[in-house]
Amino acid sequence: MASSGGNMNTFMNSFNSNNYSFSSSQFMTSSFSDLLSDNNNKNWGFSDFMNNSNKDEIPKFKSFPPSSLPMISSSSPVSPSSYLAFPHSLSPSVLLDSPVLFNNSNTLPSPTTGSFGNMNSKEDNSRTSDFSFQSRPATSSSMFQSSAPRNSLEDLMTRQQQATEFSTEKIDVKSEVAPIQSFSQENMQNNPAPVHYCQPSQYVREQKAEDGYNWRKYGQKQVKGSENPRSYYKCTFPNCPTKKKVERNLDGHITEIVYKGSHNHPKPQSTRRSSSQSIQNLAYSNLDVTNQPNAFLGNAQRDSLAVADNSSASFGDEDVDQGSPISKSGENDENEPDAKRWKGDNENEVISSASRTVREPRIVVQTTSDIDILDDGYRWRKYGQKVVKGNPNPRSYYKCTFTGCSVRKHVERASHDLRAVITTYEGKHNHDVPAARGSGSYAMNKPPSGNNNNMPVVPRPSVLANHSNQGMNFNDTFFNTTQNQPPITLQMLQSSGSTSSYSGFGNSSGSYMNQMQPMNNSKPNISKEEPKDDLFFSSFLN
DNA sequence: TTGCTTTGACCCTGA
DNA sequence: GTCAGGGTCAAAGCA
Repeated sequence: MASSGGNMNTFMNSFNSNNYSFSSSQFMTSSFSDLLSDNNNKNWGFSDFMNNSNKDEIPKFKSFPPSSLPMISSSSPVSPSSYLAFPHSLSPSVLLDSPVLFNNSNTLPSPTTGSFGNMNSKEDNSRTSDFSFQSRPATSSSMFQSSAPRNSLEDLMTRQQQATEFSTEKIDVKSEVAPIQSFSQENMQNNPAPVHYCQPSQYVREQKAEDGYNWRKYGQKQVKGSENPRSYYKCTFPNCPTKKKVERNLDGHITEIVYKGSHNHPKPQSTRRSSSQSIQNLAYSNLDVTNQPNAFLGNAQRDSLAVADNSSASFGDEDVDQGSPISKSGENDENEPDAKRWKGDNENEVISSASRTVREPRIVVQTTSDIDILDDGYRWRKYGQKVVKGNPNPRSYYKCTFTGCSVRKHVERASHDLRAVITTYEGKHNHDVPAARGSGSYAMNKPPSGNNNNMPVVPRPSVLANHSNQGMNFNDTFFNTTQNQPPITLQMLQSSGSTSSYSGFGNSSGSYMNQMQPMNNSKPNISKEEPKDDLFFSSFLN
């Protein structure tokens, strides 16, 4: 991803240099274009967030539907997994270039079309342009390939303005990152349908060409509840499990793109490789950032960042490792019926859009399966979900996928504070942490002494107020609850007084890190007492 | 000939 | 067990 010119340090420094401080809530609850356009609010900080949180006014992110949970309604409380977190194999720098991370992806090319977002000068569009892309393949790449590093807001703004000039179509990215999706929905409601200048077939080919991958259409269906036909595409690369489904309106205008799985191969060589590929590589790959601590993932949030979920390979040539455990996981996934995988736990793809005459296209990157290789290094399979009494937020139930291992965990959002994610483990792993793909990154999760069988018994209700759920909260992604590492509780956060012990971003994020403290301190000390509900658990089994 | 799209039938899953 | 719906297959056609 370095080719895209962005890295965390650079990016964060640029913000610091402009006296910007990150509010994680703002970062995700407002599109990046919001941030950029809001010149009157340059002092973004947690104070803002906290002020907002203390008000009756519900922050935007609260309306974000769960990412990996069925989207009940747009007003449904966020699921713990709906928040953006970094996959263990995804670096912040990667995310900074990611259309998934950047709400305002206007400056970024579409992972599908490689085109750029519309930095529409209109306020509405600017507010709703997160993860939208413009279909302007011919010019997008050159824009994105600007040699100038994207290390300043001015630069970003400039690029957005440039993007506006080339905007012809807007494509919202629907991803498992719930906030994104929610924004997209909001966008579609607020924005008129983009004009589509291409004939359908032309557009398809163009799109295929622009995302760099080769797709073969293998089906088309008229789905119920929508007048728009849905087309199914497979990546033509041998054994590549990646699929996508594209929904178009009667005019041939793409209204929704749903990606499923990740490419297990580098992008096919192209003579006009555009920089957009760097974005797409992010969107479809597990970029090898194995040096990142595993705790980099937010708890139960990795599944919200579907782009890296079951990717079986990263796109750096040296990163392709299909023989890795994760890759095999993906292979196993392939053995599952496609329909099942396609559905997975991403029923949030069912968006209330059928009533719209014209929808803005959405791009949904989905996991290959509901097997989670997420926050704590173990692989989890979601086996149930339930709204438990006393908490309107659905609780995601996960079971360790290791044969014979009965460890379960569930994740839910605190009823009193949607920003707080409660993860509760039950049981003890009878196996080691699965090795990370090709790098042993999971080893970082392992206790120094090795086998976690030597670890204390796991039932370890852990509490995590994970603000990263609201967005790009780099710090919180470190504050992950794992079973191999003592869970980072709010108490710990509060008592730490410093984030130095989780220093991953401490240096680079500057003021942002400092701003963390008020938030942490403000968080209630959530304790989760997990009732032994064996009957309920068993109800999910078999 | 090759690669892709089209399209009806079939399969799978969940209600 | 039945049915509905979504997803996939595969033959046919097209460029």
